[in-house]
Amino acid sequence: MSEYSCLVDRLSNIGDLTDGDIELLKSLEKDQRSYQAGVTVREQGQIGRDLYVVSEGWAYSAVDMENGNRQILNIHMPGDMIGIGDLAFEHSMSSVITVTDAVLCPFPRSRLSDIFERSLRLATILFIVDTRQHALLVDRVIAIGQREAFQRISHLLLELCQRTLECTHNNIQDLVIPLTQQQIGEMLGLTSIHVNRTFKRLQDEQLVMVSRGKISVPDMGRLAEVADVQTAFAEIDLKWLKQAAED
Amino acid sequence: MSEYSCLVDRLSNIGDLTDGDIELLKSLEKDQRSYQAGVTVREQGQIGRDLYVVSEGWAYSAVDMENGNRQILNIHMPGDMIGIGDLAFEHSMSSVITVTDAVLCPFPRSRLSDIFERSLRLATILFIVDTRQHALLVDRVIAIGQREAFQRISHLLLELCQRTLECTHNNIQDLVIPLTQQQIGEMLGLTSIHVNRTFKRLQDEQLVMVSRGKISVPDMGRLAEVADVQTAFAEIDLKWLKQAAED
DNA sequence: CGCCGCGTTGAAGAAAATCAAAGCACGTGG
DNA sequence: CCACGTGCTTTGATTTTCTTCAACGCGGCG
Repeated sequence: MSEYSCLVDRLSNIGDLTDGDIELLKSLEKDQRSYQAGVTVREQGQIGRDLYVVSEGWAYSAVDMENGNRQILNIHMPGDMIGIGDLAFEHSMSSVITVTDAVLCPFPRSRLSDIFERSLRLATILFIVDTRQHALLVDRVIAIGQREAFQRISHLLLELCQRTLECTHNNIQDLVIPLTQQQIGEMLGLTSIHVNRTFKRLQDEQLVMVSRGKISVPDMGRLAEVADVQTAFAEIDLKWLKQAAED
Repeated sequence: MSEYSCLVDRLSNIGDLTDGDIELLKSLEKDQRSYQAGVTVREQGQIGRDLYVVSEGWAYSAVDMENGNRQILNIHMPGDMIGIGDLAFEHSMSSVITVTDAVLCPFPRSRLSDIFERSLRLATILFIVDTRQHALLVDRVIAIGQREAFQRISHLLLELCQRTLECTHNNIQDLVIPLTQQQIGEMLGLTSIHVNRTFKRLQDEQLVMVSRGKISVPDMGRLAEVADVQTAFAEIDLKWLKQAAED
């Protein structure tokens, strides 16, 4: 079993994994399923559902409202785990929908209990991953609540670039984001029209390139100046982890 | 040790606690400290800080931005635990400030590791509490991103009433909320002025009473109709809990 | 070809912010 | 007891941001 696993790769950046941990994690990706872009993987309100590991492609979680609007809560990239957040609820709060063609690996909730029992270290690492999801959500609240469109979008693009880099280990400064302007609006509480107009401003200032529907960011540094990030994607406290994860 | 503990009370609603669990929890409230209203308990960016249990009064977590704005992330009520969300980060992301006169009980992070080791059941319950915090934040994103002021405020008032009832076991329909309109604005991404105007509409429709700075909600049911809640403060999946918390 | 999804553009209107000022309860000190 | 300050609420006038509605362009694809 020496195939590459994005999940293992990501989690080993947080803390060292034993061979047993690695086997446990790889077992989560056994059931690989392919989905086309734009497909609903899991419906909001569903009961007794699985979790997923993202192997390839992007997906997102979203809540649909009765007025037809939709709030996208989170983008899922390779190595992310989908569903930890509403694990304790009987009904899923959100739908999961693919952005691009994607490979997702469903696994039952019970598998997670297994992991918690077998490896306290792994449980701690997953807790930290969850904490990070939480931090991203906090950043989103701040962006939507306190900033206007120009900065919201800059901020989001930075987050997505940052996370893409973490997934791919690429250093290319020319990152492509496969979201539509509609979807970006649904993440930030903006109309696609307003997103479009704001993008034009970003293009005028050479901060973002848009061609044939593909968004790319040529210079993250310059974008960061404009976006006045401050919750600066916080670093993990490894000391506490080491201390807590003594098996 | 038979004094009342709001924390024990709240957590025992989620799952049964052993006597040992109860002792562990009560030990968290040993160090009781009194604070006046409006006092900063913990500063944003602080390092190596404690967590807190709220014994009496209300507090909130907030992020201050360099433009002087402030985003309130969460209201903490008696029995709540402050700081689980950014446990894994070295620097605290948010400040903690009292709303009313309050009694908070600080305890070191290491105490939480102790608990995780000694009681898997308690760890699971705390995980569920954290999940619920997460759900509240999701609701906030949806409110801020998708609804306009009138519904945002209705929704927030409902959440606060609901949580107050859970803390106090009162059934009185005439709940008082000790927040200023400024603070409500800071929770919802609105100006205090706009909050005020919206409150007037709510008063005109007899949904909310404001007198001498105290907000009260005479009829939650009627408010709920207006607020079109849908993420209906989701219920906890007890089956999963039972299964996971077999010691 | 014609349709469909997405991006682009304009004009009009609504929601919320900003600026400015006044009122009101409450505490404090003269 | 009254004058005064302070913090919160209330109100009006004005401006900004964002939405809504409507239309058109444009590339891909059956």
